[in-house]
Amino acid sequence: MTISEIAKLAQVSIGTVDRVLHNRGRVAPETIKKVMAIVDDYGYQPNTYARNLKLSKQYTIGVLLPQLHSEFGYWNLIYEGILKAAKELYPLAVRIDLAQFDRSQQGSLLKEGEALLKRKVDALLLAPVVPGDARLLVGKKQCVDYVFIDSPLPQTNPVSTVVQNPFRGGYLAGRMMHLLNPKGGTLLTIQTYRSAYNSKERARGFSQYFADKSQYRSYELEIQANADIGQSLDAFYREHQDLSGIFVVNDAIHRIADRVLLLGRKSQTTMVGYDLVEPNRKAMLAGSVDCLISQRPEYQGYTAVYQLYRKGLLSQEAEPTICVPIDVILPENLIDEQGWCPRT
Amino acid sequence: MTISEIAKLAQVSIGTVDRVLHNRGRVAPETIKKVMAIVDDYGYQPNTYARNLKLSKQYTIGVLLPQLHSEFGYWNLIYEGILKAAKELYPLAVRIDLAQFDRSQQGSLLKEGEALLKRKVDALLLAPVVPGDARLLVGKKQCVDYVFIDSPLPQTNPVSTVVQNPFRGGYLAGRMMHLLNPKGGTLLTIQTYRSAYNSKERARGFSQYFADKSQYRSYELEIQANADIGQSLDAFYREHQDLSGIFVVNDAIHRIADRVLLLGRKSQTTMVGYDLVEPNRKAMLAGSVDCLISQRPEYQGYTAVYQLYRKGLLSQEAEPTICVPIDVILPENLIDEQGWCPRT
DNA sequence: TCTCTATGCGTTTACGTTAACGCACTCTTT
DNA sequence: AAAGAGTGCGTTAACGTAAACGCATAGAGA
Repeated sequence: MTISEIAKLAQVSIGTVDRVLHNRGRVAPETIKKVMAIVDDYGYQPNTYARNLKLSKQYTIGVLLPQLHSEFGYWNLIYEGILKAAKELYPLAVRIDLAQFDRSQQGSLLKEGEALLKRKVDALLLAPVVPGDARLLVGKKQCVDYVFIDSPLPQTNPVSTVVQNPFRGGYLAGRMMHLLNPKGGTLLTIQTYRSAYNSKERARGFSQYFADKSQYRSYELEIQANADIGQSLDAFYREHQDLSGIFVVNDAIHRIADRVLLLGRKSQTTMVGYDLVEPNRKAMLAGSVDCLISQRPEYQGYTAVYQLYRKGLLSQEAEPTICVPIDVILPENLIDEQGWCPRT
Repeated sequence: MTISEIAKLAQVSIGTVDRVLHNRGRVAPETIKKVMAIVDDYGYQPNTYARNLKLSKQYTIGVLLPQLHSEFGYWNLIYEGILKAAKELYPLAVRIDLAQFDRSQQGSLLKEGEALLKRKVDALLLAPVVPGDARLLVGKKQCVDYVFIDSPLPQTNPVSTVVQNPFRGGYLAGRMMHLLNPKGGTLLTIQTYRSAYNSKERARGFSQYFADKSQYRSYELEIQANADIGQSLDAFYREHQDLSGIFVVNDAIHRIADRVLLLGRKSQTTMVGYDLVEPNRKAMLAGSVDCLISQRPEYQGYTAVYQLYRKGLLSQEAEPTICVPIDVILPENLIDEQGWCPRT
């Protein structure tokens, strides 16, 4: 079905059909009915190639993430997925415009986001890790289509939200802790200030897992990013001689693991954490980290770009929520230089 | 850069540029040089939308899989991924043409494959589970681009191969068995006749994991598809009172698990198997299966379609091998009705 | 000398969609 | 009554590529 076939069937010109299809007015109501009947009957779908050729527009996706090299490269993993998608979609006129913000600074997200909008992006891909700022940004009336990545932002209207269920991630982390450290004892959950929502939910899931397991006692510790971890950790070990497992709710686990190693406590402590950033990979290879939960950051970035592309250039409807599977990473399935491929 | 800009720069017509670009001859060698210099200098990339509009061709991918409803729906999971990709790519003129073969019947793959080729598909997506047939098929000179899925086929030249490393999968299964059943004892690996390559590698990886663990003793059992599992299993239990774990190298684990349950042996036996087909999901929910390794069949199908699409319609080069991550599935991260999404 | 063929190259059409433009007509407003 | 605004609709020119077509010119064979 093409527009001219419809025109022929409806005995009008293609211009009229076009006006009907795009609600551009200046068409008699009766004609609209006639045309729409045919469109519906024959199930007309516009030809994507012809449409995009004619429009010949670049589709620029503004990407708004925390500093790529902050947080041990976590955001850079996301960005790698974004770049992979962008490379694949290059011939389809999709472009990326990156802006980075300082997540520790109120207003930085908003400022960079506004700058992006001024640069006339067609869509926005952002990590709403500063909820107040993000809400102001997407609330602006000149704001384009947007997707969220890494965490959701309730009471907004994104094209799609690409996230992992942090509660279930924490719960699974609990299960792995249980498997790796079946004897019981004291467990410590360590949070840092960051990404409040995800962190809290993970901690909640973890403690939920142990709620009915009386051989474990659970403690929580909040640590400032720059604080001296060693001292408070040492103090905790002295107070709780039976500390047998530490769960860190984010990618900072390798830093804790280093300390545990220095304090000579590794052999008594099972270490479970989050995210396969490079320092964590190294720590796992070195044996100071036992298990990681991955939220597939590359996949998140990759998928988010495709969602916007499908909405913007193919006019397909996006999935409102895409939940990333929760991966368990042990030394045995740690990706190596050859990736997951068979060794030849 | 467009073809007419090149023409202007080279002071020739667009027809000449086109002839150069497509090696259609009838161009003076000197002119060819002049045009190619400009093409290289400015890095001309044809406009995908214009090209495909002009060609206005349907790109049909022939899909050649074992009966979708054989093997407890495993192939249907793959097909679901294929359909998802096809749906997304529908506006980009990608179509699917499915053919199913009987993997237990020599020649069936070849026959169905030839029928597909006769139906003028532009590419082939196949599971080379009958290596002899598959080799004959892709060796035919009228054969189009093809990708393999599920298992590789050496000494052929596919656009891409989408697989999981079975050895490492088996190895990881070993690790999970070790975690879930740390006390040691007798382990049994069960194979059936199917998918020889994957099965054997998985069994090899599993036994490799336990190679240096003296508290375990490993046995292997080969079972015919239609054989009475119960009897041989019962016999094995009588002979090995300390049987503490069973690893089934494929999706048939729920059938073994049912038997174990019937024999009243579940409490002494940890069950590890493969693939999240529906009966296995049920078995895990019921507690008769403890751990599954997933090879992400939907993802395999989905990815394979995209590889062909990128090669055929975007002329991008495909990745020769795509290795699917090895997923660990425990009751705690078993996907439920809400998928992985937060419960609201 | 007169076809015939081959070569090099420009012209043109088509793909399907979009949207500007313009024509003919009607209804207001002054 | 003349000017202006609004309505319904057809026409047409792009967008960039692919490929058929056709026009010169040159050299070969009759």
